[in-house]
Amino acid sequence: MARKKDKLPAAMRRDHDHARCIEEALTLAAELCAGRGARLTELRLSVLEFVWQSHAPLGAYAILDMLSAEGRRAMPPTVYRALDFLLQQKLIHRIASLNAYIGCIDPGRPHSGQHLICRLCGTVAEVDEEAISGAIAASARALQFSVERQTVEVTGICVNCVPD
Amino acid sequence: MARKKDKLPAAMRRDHDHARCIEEALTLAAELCAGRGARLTELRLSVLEFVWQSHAPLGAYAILDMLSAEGRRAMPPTVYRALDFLLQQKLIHRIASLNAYIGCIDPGRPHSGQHLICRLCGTVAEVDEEAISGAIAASARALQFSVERQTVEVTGICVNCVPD
DNA sequence: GCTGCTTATGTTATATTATAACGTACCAAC
DNA sequence: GTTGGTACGTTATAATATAACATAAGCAGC
Repeated sequence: MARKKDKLPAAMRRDHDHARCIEEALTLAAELCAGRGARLTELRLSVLEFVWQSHAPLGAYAILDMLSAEGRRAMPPTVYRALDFLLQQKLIHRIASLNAYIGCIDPGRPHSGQHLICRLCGTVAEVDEEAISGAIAASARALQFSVERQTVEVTGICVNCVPD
Repeated sequence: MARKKDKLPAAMRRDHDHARCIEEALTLAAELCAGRGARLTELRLSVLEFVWQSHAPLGAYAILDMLSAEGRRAMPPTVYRALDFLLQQKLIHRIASLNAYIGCIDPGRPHSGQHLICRLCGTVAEVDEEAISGAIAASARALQFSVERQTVEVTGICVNCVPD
């Protein structure tokens, strides 16, 4: 039997090179912002880096604590403004059911990501399935509903947290 | 051209008999709770009725104000406990992206409803499309992710809020 | 280099949503 | 009428988010 985990997204592979995830995300963010004329300031970059420190979403106040730990004076609006910028640039997603924020795995391409949230380890894997977004779009169309944003958050147990 | 709105869910038909929505919801809730041995107390029933007063979701503190307006002494835990009960009984849904609560249109049948949220009028229509939940289930299965809960919230503009 | 404009950040205060912890009342079973 | 469980009351506080205004940093045009 083949090792099924080979095809899993990085978030769900405990052995993946996460330093590489971070590096790629930050590099890509810098490129995208430069191309858009958006200013990825030191603060915003720091926040993005914190968000990327794991594949579990981070709350605004956790980010605030991390900034404080780094010695930067920070209050809630500072964090929320940085998060707003990153959300606008589609560099992060907000996980509504957790009031928390996570790095977007594919910020260059427009997409309406779906998120699988492990209730046990907190890991969130982002997927982008046309079958899901298409089914939602079709259902909305039938009701003459004009879609602007899709929020799909699936809670459950990831492959690493169930007995093999 | 046929009147397309005929097939829309009640929430999206401004001319529907909403008193009937409320009455049916409350009657069904009473039956379900009786059958389950769950106590639908006066407080819980009041909260359910408030939630059903429109097809727009209601925040916990709005409910609190309504209880106060009725002369009942109430504090946040009172409301949240009633909401917890109604959620457990699947009589209402929580709309995570709005931190608000809305009546479930089909509490008798197990389902993972999807919600279409109009950004302009606030109306939320619940649908239950096998195509959507099935696509989510299939995607999760491919990642060996065990689904416990699906949150699908689609934000946009409903048919009543766009020019014809 | 200045000026003036725009954007970003700092700062104070407060709003909004939700829960912890403990006490009291009701109610049904024995 | 006691016991035990469930619901509700009450006080306090936690957690998340924003309003409003002040200051600073970057930058374009001169």
